[in-house]
Amino acid sequence: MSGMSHAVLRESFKNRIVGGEWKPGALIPAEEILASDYGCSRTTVNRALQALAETGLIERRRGAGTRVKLLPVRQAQFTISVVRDDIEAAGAVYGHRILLNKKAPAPAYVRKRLHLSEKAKALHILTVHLADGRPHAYEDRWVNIAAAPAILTAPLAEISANEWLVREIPYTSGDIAFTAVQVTQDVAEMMETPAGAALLCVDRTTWLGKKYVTTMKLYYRPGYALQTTL
Amino acid sequence: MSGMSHAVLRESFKNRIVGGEWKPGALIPAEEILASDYGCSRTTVNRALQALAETGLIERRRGAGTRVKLLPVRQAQFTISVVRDDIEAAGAVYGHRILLNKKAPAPAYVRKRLHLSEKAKALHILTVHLADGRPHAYEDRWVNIAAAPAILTAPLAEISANEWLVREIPYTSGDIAFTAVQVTQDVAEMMETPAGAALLCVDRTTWLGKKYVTTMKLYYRPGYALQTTL
DNA sequence: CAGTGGTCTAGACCACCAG
DNA sequence: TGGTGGTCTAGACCACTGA
Repeated sequence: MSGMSHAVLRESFKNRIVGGEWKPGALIPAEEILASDYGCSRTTVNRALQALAETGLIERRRGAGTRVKLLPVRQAQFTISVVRDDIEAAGAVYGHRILLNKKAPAPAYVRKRLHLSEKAKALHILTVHLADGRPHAYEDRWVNIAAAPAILTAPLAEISANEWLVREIPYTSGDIAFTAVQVTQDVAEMMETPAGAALLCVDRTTWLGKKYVTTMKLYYRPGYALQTTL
Repeated sequence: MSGMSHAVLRESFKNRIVGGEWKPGALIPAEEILASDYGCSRTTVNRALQALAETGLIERRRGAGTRVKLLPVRQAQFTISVVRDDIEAAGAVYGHRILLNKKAPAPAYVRKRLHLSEKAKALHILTVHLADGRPHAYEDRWVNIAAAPAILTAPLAEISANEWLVREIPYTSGDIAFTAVQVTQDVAEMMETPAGAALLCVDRTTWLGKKYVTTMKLYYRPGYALQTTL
């Protein structure tokens, strides 16, 4: 075969679904049958069907066969990058300004997320990320010093905390949430936006195993859109 | 073997990366070597490594080997469901109210997205989605009548346009974008929110092949968050 | 029970990359 | 040129489903 046949099969199957030949809820022929229809091995058919199942187009159950999903489940996938990459990918020059960098008693929501004790202090860092010198995002971050002690001596003027942490502690797990918030007066000034503007906010907490490293809220400039294709 | 060995391998590889044994940028042993190390076939190792490559943890190149990514690429994945499912999954009772449902000349941005001619009309539908009787989301939708003529006779009082379209024309492709917007006066009234509130907006266009079916803006109630785990 | 998908294996061929 | 990952194959065993 051509060496790309699992991709070819996937396309063909998808077309038979989209084209209405295999209707929602209907059973798809068994792997063995498809294999002989297409003149390839069952392994190849299996691979193509598993890929379609991952995208939510079909549903497979051992013993019960493969069905076209009644309501396809759409998965929107976004690539979360470092802010600098995001800006540079748009062809702008990156810069950042640190507004605050000091140890302070962590507020309740931070203590909860980072699993800190009542009176624990954490490193509070406020940063404005700039694209071509203009504010692009405002970052409000708390770092668990115990989980990343080297942050205290990191050269944050040269490399943003965001990026430093990704480099220093890669391969973390994390929670992420997208919300819309109305800027507060002080953030509006930093971001040079009208008071009351609506900003897209990314709220993220990351950990490595049992070490809860950092939690952050990132407010994007007005009009920023997170886009993808389904 | 246990019958789950590709998942076991994947975990093991991930741990060796997270644990620092395989450092960022470093070359990972070749598939054949790993296969003999773990006492399994190369096919199984290949499957585990391909899965890790998809998650962005490693990078593989024919001829050049497999490396741990210097900066792991994080993929945030959201499941896009019908509004009703969203509400019912949260344990609330779904309802909806149609505010408008009529043919009208499409504005420029709609004509562009649906590939309509200058003077084309399209169906304009405004809906408020309710959770336990309270506004949950406001939907501003335009439907290309040529692409879905049956919409004109759809029982929209019983089934929302959102859901009707998904049922009638499943398996479409689409664009989707998330932004934050400040509510306008009229939307604020419909949503029973204070004027000027920030809302999370989902802006979506869907098509099937060359038939551009519909475009929609969905404004969620204040405080709504789109969440996932990385 | 027969049929289904999930998985693993051993072997093979190829495209690609580096030295 | 030798080693790498990408892919396909044929065969096998198993867990699960439904009649």
